[in-house]
Amino acid sequence: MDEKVAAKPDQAAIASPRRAPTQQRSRERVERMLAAASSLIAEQGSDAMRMGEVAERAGVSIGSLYQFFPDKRAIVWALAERYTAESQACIASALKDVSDAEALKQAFSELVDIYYRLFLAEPVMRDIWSGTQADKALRELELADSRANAEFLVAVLKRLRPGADPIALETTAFLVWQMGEAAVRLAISVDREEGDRLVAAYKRMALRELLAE
Amino acid sequence: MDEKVAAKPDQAAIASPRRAPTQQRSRERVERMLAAASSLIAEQGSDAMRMGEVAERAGVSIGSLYQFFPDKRAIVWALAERYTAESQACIASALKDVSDAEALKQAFSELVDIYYRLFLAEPVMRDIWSGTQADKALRELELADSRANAEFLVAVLKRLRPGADPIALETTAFLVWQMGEAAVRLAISVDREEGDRLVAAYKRMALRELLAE
DNA sequence: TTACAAACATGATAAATCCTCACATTTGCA
DNA sequence: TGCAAATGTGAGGATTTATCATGTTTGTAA
Repeated sequence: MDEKVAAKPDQAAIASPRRAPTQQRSRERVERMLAAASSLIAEQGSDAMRMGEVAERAGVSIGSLYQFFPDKRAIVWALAERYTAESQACIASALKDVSDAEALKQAFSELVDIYYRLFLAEPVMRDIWSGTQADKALRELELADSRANAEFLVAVLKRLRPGADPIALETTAFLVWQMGEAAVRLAISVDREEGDRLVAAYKRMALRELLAE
Repeated sequence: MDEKVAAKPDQAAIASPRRAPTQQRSRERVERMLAAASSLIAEQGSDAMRMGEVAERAGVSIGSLYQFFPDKRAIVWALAERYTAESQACIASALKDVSDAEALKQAFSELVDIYYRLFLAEPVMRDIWSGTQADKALRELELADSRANAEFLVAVLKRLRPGADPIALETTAFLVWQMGEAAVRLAISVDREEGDRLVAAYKRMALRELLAE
């Protein structure tokens, strides 16, 4: 009854907990592990994070860490998943009632600002999504997240432009969303002033596209 | 006359050869090392590339590898630098004589296609620029490259829109360029059909912005 | 030609990490 | 109360990067 990594040791794709904590005690310990990892990532980056340090800071043994996480990346992945869940909820509610161009401008602009500020303030998010491209599991999580977010945008666009080709809307929304992530990542990697300009330029560009036709 | 890694052992940023090969023999060996690394990256990705394998495939000892490259990332960096040098030359010549909107449309579209095809065909490029965000030296190289490419675009825009604010043009060009890299990276990570749609959508979006006002 | 310094080459091995595993302890429940 | 399942532990196996003392080759000046 041992759910090993199964058939293909393909690496990279699967990153779910090796074993779900069922007892109260262990659930708390897993929380401590994630908190420890989070603080270490904030301080040094996930690459420099050492499993030994995570265990020590969480007050557990190395073995316990591996009881619940199959490997190091799984810890980062677990943190990433929480962020995506939170942000999806936020985005969904922000776009829920948008039904005209002006409201879209408003809501979109606010969402971008929130995202930008979040990245400026949260070293953990910054670090996690940096590694996105290199780690297959993370890349897939981000793509799935981006598609989900794009769907919210598609719903709005369908209301604003009922006649438009659904596939085109889908493509536009997905692209705009990914561009936004790229724009914010770029913005935080240059100085603040230029970053602000880049984010503003992105907003204009994206809205022009979203409201086009 | 020995350009060591110098002053700050800050890590990450500097990745120049530990020692420049001066003799013919060693220059050839360094080429073999880079070729070996390149083929290994194509096969397995730079993360899975092992220094021992590089040495073996290049027909040199581990020690020789470290004679010319301070660490593993320096090898990847060296390959990346070659690509940027090549592509910059290509871009410069493509944009050199553009002086009206129609020509810009043409040249820009072609450049994006070239870039897209290159990424589809070259696993090494794909892999190298994937790690971009995680590796400080690579990120800086890419930013510098992107700025340089944006400059070519700025030169064109200044011709097309002489009255425009230079800083705004700079921002637009830089953003458009980075969006392009993001768009292509996104396009190659989904199926071909959707990728084509995304690249086409990016072109429209970028050109709309470049020719706006 | 010879001698010598600088460039180059080598690979055993130090050092750093990730992760496993055999065994100990705690918990929930029949 | 007793037992199976869940949980906890940390020494050590395995892998990999990078170093360094030592040996070899090359260019060159006398």
